[in-house]
Amino acid sequence: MLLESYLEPYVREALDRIGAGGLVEPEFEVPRLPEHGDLATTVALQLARHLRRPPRQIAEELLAQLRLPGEEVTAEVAGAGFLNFRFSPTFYTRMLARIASEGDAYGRLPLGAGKRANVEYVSANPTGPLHLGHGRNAALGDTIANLLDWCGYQVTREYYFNNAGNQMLLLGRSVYARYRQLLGDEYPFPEEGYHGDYIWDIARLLLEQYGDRLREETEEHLRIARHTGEQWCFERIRQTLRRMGIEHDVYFNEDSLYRDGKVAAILEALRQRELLYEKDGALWIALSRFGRQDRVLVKSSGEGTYRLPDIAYHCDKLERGYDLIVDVLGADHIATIEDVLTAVAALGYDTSRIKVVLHQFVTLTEGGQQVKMSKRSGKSYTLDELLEELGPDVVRFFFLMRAPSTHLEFDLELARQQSELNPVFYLQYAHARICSIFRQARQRGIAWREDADTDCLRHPAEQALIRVLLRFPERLAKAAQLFEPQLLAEYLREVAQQFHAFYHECRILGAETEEQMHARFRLAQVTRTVLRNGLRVLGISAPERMEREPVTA
RNA sequence: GCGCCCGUAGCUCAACGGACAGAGCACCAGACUUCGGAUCUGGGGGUUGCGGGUUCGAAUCCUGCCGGGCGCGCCA
Repeated sequence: MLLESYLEPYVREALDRIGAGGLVEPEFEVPRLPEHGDLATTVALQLARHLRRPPRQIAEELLAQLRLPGEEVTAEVAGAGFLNFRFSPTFYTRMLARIASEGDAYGRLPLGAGKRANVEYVSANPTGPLHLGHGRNAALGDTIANLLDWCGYQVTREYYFNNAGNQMLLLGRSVYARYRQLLGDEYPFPEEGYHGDYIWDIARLLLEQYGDRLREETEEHLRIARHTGEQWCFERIRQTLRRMGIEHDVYFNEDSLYRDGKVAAILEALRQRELLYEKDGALWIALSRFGRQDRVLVKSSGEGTYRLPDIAYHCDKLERGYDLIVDVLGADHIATIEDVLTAVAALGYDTSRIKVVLHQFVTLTEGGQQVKMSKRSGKSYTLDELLEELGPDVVRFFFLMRAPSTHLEFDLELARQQSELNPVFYLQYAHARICSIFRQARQRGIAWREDADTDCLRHPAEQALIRVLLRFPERLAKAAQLFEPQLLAEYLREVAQQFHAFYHECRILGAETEEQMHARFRLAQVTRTVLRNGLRVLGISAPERMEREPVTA
């Protein structure tokens, strides 16, 4: 971003000079091969269409009209008509000094300054513990929120839940059944009830608090069972999320949409637009008018289907004035969210402010075999079990490693490795290593200078590292714009890689001159900042030292 | 049957429509008596599922097949 914005005006100027201004937007890319320079533009190739002339010829003309300042950057024509730019080593060392002066704020961007964003994620109903899919959703949503925060947005993290529907009634009945069974009664377990062991835990809690006073099956006693179950599940969910470093700002209760009359208002608005009709005693929404299927909004029993409050919820979020609304949802919501957004748009709202991030499912594997059940509990893996076994850093990183749109294979065996195989440690190790160098320096009584001249950093490894560090803001912005955290994870791997390579090539404490040592300190410091900031966005700790687990061979 | 996602090295995955399709793991061969070897350097490995199309250029866009996943309820 820094480098692109530096070159852009010059390229624009050259385009004007050859009479091609406004025909194409100058865009840049980082060539794969180093021989192709540091940055390249394909404007000439794109212009070939408009000007009906060979691209290479256009590139030559552009080059002739390019008025680059001084010798810090050079350009050449290559290949089919690429314009390749190369920055001088001095240019890079100066840029390093510039980003070093930004300190811990390096990477923060003003893209969303003054704007408000709402990110909704997890949103599991309080009927039981969180599972793997929730974990991916949680890690994604939280990281997207972090990304937007770093881009300058004022971010609200929101959790939408329903504690009023059938699911909750079933939870209450399941708990009550277990409670009665604990009392020794022959009490039937509800069909399709929740079979998890945690229901027993809640029942025991009920027994502790109420003794046998709930024995008589009444509405009130069932309500108590349900309420206790809800409280317990919600507390457990929040605890699990806290272990992952997640805390929401707003817990939005679906039921409040009914209480506040928002659902009724939506129905009225839909009716006015003649989008509702009755059939078989139910109230339908005519989505077929927008190329979709009609759906029931109010059942013949008088209850709303989940789509109804969902529509009201999205309208409510829009009315709260957010510039950007992000829904993080599992792949099973693909069809329904489209319905909801279609309805919201039909009501005249600007749904372009709503971005839906759909993520595919997670499969747990071990040694290439799919794992369905936890060995310990015999039930399907809960997020808690995963966190306990692997720790939050590994869990978050694995959930963030892949693009949301792809199926995620979570390799338990690899995740358990406390070794070089585990990609998380590769990043954390680079950070710990830098911290270790600074510890060493302190021990040896070396105080490094904040203002050291960086001009001597001419080694290829040093230059390569600087080049990577300069890309941080751009890569962060891209991850935020596309809602794809794995881009940042991949970038950090590149940073760590370049640093490790530099570390092997160039000694810091054993540098040839004082000047060189201090310059390398600055380089290491910026690297540490980038790693720390990047890991923070991913919600992963940046340890100052790492203890290797005792080898158990 | 319809909708969405995916198909790239032995495995897991990258690659704003750009130049010779790249990483990690696995496999093979190497590297500091000095800053942490959880590191680094090198090597072999590919008809990008298959066929058409769009264009200066396609793993990427369109289209038809094949294969896998997920949805398609007056459940959420």
